[in-house]
Amino acid sequence: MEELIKIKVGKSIFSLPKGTPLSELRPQLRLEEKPLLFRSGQELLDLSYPADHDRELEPVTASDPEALEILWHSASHLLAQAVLELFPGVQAGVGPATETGFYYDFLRDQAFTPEDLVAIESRMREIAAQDLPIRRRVLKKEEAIKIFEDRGQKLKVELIQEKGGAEVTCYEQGDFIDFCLGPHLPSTGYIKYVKLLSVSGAYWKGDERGPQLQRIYGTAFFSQKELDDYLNFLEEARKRDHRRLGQELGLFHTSDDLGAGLVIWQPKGAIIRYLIENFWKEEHLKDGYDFIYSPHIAKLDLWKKSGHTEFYEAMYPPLELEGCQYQLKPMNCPFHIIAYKSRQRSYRELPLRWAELGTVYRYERSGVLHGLLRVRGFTQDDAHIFCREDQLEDEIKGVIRLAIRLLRAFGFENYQVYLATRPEKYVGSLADWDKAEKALEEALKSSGLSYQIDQGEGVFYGPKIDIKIKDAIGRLWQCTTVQLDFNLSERFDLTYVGEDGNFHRPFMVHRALLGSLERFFGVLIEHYMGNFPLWLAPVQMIILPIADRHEAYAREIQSRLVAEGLRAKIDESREKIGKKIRQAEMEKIPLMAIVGDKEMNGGSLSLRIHGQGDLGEMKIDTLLPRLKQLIQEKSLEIKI
RNA sequence: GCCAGCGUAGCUCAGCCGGUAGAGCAGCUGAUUUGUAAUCAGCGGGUCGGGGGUUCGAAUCCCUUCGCUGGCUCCA
Repeated sequence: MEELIKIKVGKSIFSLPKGTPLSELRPQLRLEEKPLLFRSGQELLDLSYPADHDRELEPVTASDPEALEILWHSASHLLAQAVLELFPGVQAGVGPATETGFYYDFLRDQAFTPEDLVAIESRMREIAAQDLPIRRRVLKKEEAIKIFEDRGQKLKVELIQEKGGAEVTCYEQGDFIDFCLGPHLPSTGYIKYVKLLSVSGAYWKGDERGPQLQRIYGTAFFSQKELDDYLNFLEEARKRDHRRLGQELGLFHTSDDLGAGLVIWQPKGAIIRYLIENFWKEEHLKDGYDFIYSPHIAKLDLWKKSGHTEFYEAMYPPLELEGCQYQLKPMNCPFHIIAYKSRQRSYRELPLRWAELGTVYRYERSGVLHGLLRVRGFTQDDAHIFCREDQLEDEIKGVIRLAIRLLRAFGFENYQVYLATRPEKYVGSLADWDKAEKALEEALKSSGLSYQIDQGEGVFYGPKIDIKIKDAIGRLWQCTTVQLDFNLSERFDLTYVGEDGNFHRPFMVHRALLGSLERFFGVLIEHYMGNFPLWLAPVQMIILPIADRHEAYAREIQSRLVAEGLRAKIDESREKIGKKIRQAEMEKIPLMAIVGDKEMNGGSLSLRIHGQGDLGEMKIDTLLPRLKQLIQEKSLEIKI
């Protein structure tokens, strides 16, 4: 007598003989959309999962958000199947779902070409059309190893030996089998709308000393429309790539003549930077910071003392002057420490909050450079806080509040927040780490931000909070970072005299809120798509005279605006108004003032707003106060 | 740094298998004096990223170097 398992789905209860796949439930379910998987508590079970014990199941269909991730995972298997069929002798590595699709790693002597990708993609569609069932199989470890050995899949054998228990799960579709925990879709027929996007290098197990594999990236959706929408999104994102907009709008420039990772801020970018820096300074003054300026080089010995020569890889080689070695600075901290140590400190003067827009130079590996987001010379919006233990939590809270205030002012509302805690190798006392981690976490809690904890991912010298914001295609870039530093405070023997007359070690907090001006500007350009809000726009208003007899009047308006602190220009080209408007629109200038006979006689202008169109004629006297108000408030939109 | 791809006028790009560089936009000059996203005509501009090689001949093939792109690894 076989054992019957009770499965509850919704209000109905079904019975299945033990060991029968859950797919047997499918015909009995009276649902509009047949489930692709079942959810059992936190776990997702695929249809080939056997009925093992009584459970309550919830159907998961293509419209559930989790389904997409499973689709991508199954698509990666489909990719591997197609590659192994088309290129015998290739070894498969690993192939997970990512945030936006999937990839699979392969070991192959020759490189995959774009033509190969086309061939692989069409083979994938063929296999999808066959609608092969995807079956879950539980095998003895030795049995599984034998299967992959017979197929020459040495990487898989290695994985099974490392990760597999006595029994391992594999998934099989047609002749293809993969070592995998699953879950997967019921059959390959669901993976019709698939697109391979790129191929790149990746290290086996992420170890750069290990063999280099080729990683094929792709994405897939449950419908052609969703796939098309995603590909369109990628296309749109390319249009607002900060490197492209930076070039088109004349914001910044890079050149072979300078060297990799070195950036020139052109006038239109420089005015934006000036405005950001001023805003940043004002906000820091409000929060009780003092400013510091420090040089770009210092004696190599300083960096030996700080430990950077030993631990920090990205330093430029030192330069020798009059028999003494100097080092271009990769960080600002030692300078602030020198300033701290310039005299004896009392508990009464703590906390000290010292901020500096400090330009640093890091010899980043050539392959990691990326537009403004990863460069070799950049300016951190740095600050160091030296405080007593009893001040630590409030100081961290203050930093988080300031960070959020700044990010919000630029319209960033969505970010990923991480708290990285003590790693295995660390310096400083356990008690200090505990205090510091608690202070960081309390500050996060009181800020109301949702965050995740990266256990053991802190730097050796202290725990930290990182805030990451997204670029145009959703890649995350770390901007805000708040780090405790137990290393430098020890190495430089930082002290203050306490109320008790004894020496005490202050806590040292290292923080950058925008991260670096370069990276922040890069993300900001993409965030605004080049349409800077009025307060930041390099040119706030362009005056467009209809004919040259209107130019004198245009200059009159311009001087009034300039006198009131606005950035206004006149288009004096001999072009028709349509061309001038087109030009101004393409330059993404927020305000356009059209002036002709009508306006000249009425002492007015006709206002056109970028992205909004023609607003009609209005008096300068009524417009000007409103514009000043919008700028004053740093408004992200222009509502007249 | 590693794997792959790319580098042609200020910008975007064409130039097949080697035969001696082209378009659009931008720029300049002239005409046009214009009402909400491109007026017309003419002109100038490139040691084809740099260096080396193969060849009668190289933008094109090979090597090398610099830079860029997509990732990996690392990071603000």
